[in-house]
Amino acid sequence: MTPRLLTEQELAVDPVDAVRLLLGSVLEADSPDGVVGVRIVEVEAYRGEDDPASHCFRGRTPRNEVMYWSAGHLYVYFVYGMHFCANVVCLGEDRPGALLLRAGEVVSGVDLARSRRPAARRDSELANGPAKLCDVLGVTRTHNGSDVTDARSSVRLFAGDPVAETDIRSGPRVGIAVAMDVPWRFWVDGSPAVSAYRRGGKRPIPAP
DNA sequence: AGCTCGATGCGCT
DNA sequence: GCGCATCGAGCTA
Repeated sequence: MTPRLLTEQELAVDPVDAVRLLLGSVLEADSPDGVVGVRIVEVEAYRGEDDPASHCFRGRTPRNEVMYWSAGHLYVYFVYGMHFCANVVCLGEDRPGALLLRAGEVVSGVDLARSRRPAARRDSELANGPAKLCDVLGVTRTHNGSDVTDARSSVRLFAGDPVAETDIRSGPRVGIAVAMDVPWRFWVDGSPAVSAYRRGGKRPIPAP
């Protein structure tokens, strides 16, 4: 069985519906040093301009431009002055939506991945967070706008064995202070590479 | 195993 | 200016 790329058509759906396609899929990235592949085990849905947690909530800007492109493009953004996070664009067009790739298991190029993340004490910690995932793959701002459905692209997304519905769990998104009522973080139950869940909001609000 | 904090760039008010 | 879709070191147990 030869791996096949996911298609724009498959991804051009509501991000919540695309979760079952993304969980279990394999993102592969080339570099001069070699190839690393990661099996996605955790994602978060961001649902366009109606979602207060989405980068598109206040409309189109140079930064979120790629989220308005067609499905299958990679939206990479820079956070906290030192990290990158990657999203796969869904829907596209007038209703920008995306799935943030939050965690995965390294399935190829493990040695290269280890060299890129020496802090990881176990292989399951190589990509157990959105910025770590970008680190092991070598994904940076230069990959913003890449088409992961194109075999010629340096970053490609392959269909994986479907994860059983009963193995998909959901909960509130991480690091978000709004829309806590929607459980749009999804993960593969039992994967050791699911990111650490940080409970409780931020620090307690000081009394007036 | 859990929390706190600092590092650091940049998009937006 | 403020506040992040974060990570890792350093601490308390």
